[in-house]
Order: sequence, then C-alpha cells, then structure tokens
Amino acid sequence: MTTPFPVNKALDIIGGKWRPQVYCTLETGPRRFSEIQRAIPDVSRKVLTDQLRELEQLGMVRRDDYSTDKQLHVEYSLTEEAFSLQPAMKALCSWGETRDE
Amino acid sequence: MTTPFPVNKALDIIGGKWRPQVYCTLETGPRRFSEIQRAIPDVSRKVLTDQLRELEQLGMVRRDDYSTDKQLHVEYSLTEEAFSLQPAMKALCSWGETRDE
DNA sequence: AAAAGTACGCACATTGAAGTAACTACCCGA
DNA sequence: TCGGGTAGTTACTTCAATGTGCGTACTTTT
Repeated sequence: MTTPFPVNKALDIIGGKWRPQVYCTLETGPRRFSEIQRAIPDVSRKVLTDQLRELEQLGMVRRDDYSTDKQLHVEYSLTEEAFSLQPAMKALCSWGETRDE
Repeated sequence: MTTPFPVNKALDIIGGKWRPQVYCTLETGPRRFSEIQRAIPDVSRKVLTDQLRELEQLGMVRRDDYSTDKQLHVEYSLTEEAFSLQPAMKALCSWGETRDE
C-alpha cells in the first residue's frame, strides 16, 4: 500500500463506487441516513452503512446521534479534514462536467 | 452508470488501483512499457497492459510504435484530454502530501 | 551458445468490493 | 392492525478487478 505516489492517499479515501457520491451529498450539509440513501439511487442500506463507517474511521465523516427514547435520529456530516478536499473535488467535478458523452 | 454526480465521470477514468500511478508516470513525458513497469512497483505485465489499453480506449493515453525491423520500440504518452486533468490531479497530490500517517 | 531485454497474448485462479435477502426494534398515522 | 418510516445487522452470494504463470517472437549483450 506504500506507493511512491501521494495521489493514492487521496484516492484511497475518496475513490470507489460510492464514496464520491456520499461526499457530494454531505458537502451541502448534514444529512440523515435515509436522506443520503434517497440522494444516491441504487445504493443498498448495507453498502451505505459500510461506506459511512469506513469514512468515519478515516476521519472524513462524523456521525451524530440525536435519538430520543421516542425517535431515532442520526445525522452524518463531513469533517474539517474532509472539507479540505473540496478544491480537489471541485476540480474533478468541473472536469467531469465539461467532458462530453 | 448514469449517476447525477459528475465527479464520477472523472473518477471512472482516473480511479482504480493503477491508473493514477500510470497517469503520474506519464505526466513527465512519454515512457516505454518497461519504464512504466519499473516506475510502478508490483504492477504485473498483464494488468499494466490492460490499463494502458483501457486508457487508450478512453482517449487518455496514446500508444506510438517506433519499432523497426530490428528493434521493438513502443512509447506511451498522455493525450491533451488527459493533460486537462492536471489541475485536479495536482490538487489530489497536494492533499495527499499534507496528510500525515 | 546462453542469458537477458522488449513487448506482448492467453488461460486460469484468487480476492475483495458490492449486492441480495432476510432479520431486529421501535415509532407514527389511518 | 396494516402499511410505512427510522437505522441499522447478519449471513450468504456474485462478479469484476487483479494476479499468476505460461508461451511467442525477435533483439542485443556476454
């Protein structure tokens, strides 16, 4: 895993099938589990849970539990560390937008 | 494959285990197959061939054959399209560099 | 003559990420 | 009580990416 390419440090974290979409969804503010799921079509509960847990481990996502004894309420949000990736993410987005087909 | 997230268009192309390393290797100029292999420790011949073919299909890499009847000589280089990704790649690299651990 | 370099192709095995389907447990409104 | 919402967990399976090991064909170097 120790490649001489620092780019991999970033892509190990935001790469993969679902993580960029999770990132983009949380970029605009905290979201509940079911909101994220609705925002990302076709992601299963299991995989979304897995990804959120992994991103939490990596210090990219924070999980806040506002549940009461009455009601479940969990919110996910990006950490400061994650927001520091925004320039790179924006660059990737704008490249993707200008690309045809 | 049609996600509402343009970031995926970029990551579908430069994501994956080896492509970012191929990109970084070719960023500094054309390289022969064996040079790329030496630059990327642990990549197998087959996988490197596969990745180069796929990147060629995607219009990111150009394959130039300078072989004579005497000598095999193939060079791989980035296309203009690929170089337009440089700002995004640089952003990812610098994020990776500043990140500890 | 033998070893090593260049640039592959092909068949097969392995692995890890992702998907499927079921279950828990509690709440709310009609 | 029935359907729907919240937020998951567990067990199992599938599949695409990756890796292994072989062969081709021709070259230069020792």
